[in-house]
Amino acid sequence: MFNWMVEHQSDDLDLDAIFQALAHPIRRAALEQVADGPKSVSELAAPHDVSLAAVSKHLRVLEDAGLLEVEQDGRVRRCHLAAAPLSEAFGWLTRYRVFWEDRLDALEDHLEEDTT
Amino acid sequence: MFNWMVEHQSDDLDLDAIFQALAHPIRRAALEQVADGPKSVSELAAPHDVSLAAVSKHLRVLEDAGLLEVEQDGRVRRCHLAAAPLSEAFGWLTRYRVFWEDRLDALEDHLEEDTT
DNA sequence: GGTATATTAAACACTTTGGTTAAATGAACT
DNA sequence: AGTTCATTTAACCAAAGTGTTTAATATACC
Repeated sequence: MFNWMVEHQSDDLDLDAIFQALAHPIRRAALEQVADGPKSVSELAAPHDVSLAAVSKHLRVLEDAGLLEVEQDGRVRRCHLAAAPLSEAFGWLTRYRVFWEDRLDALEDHLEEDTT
Repeated sequence: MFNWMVEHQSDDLDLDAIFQALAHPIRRAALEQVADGPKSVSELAAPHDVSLAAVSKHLRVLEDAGLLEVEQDGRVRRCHLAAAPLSEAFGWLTRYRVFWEDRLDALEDHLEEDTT
């Protein structure tokens, strides 16, 4: 438990893939889109000004990082969010909490307002 | 305030650079090292099995992402952590909080134990 | 069966990344 | 002034990333 708070063993590969996956706007957008509910590849591609094939590749990157789960539904692929790996990234960032403590505190207050 | 919680305007470039910077183990290690106090380039390079020039480039990536601040001190460059941009990444990830809520709650409990 | 639709695969071009070694810069020491 | 130390720059290379266009594949519809 909290193995991502403990000294880094070899979550390194995961973190590499996760952060790498997050480092492209189309991929972050795709995550935001599926956070709103499952989406087909075409739906995910629609807002972006690149080819369908390009988006397909981005989705593969997300899938490989474990952030996207894909379910075949007829000829459509339903993509849904698998956010668990994000908590690893979140956990890594939390190490640096102390360096922006005030900001984070404000965030938590804000979230509490939202969720209570 | 909370402009990283609001609809994305053009933090995109920042987030690209920040997540990209975090996507390499040497760079994450460097951040961990400077979190412990300022370090020279040589000190940061020491634990890693690559050339000094390679580490120098990694540090440049961190600097460009705003995660590292460098101060010239004689012939030594003192690198210290500038974690503020990490809070942007943190904030982006927080959008997905709901998808791993239980884990995050456990984390917060853990942190409270630590900091009180 | 034949055709449209959804998606991926293949082949290609181009850029970026991450590494190397060797030379350059610039401060510090004697 | 000359040398040593800390670091970056330059030139180079292989591999990975991001995009394209044109197949191919597989399901759905008539």
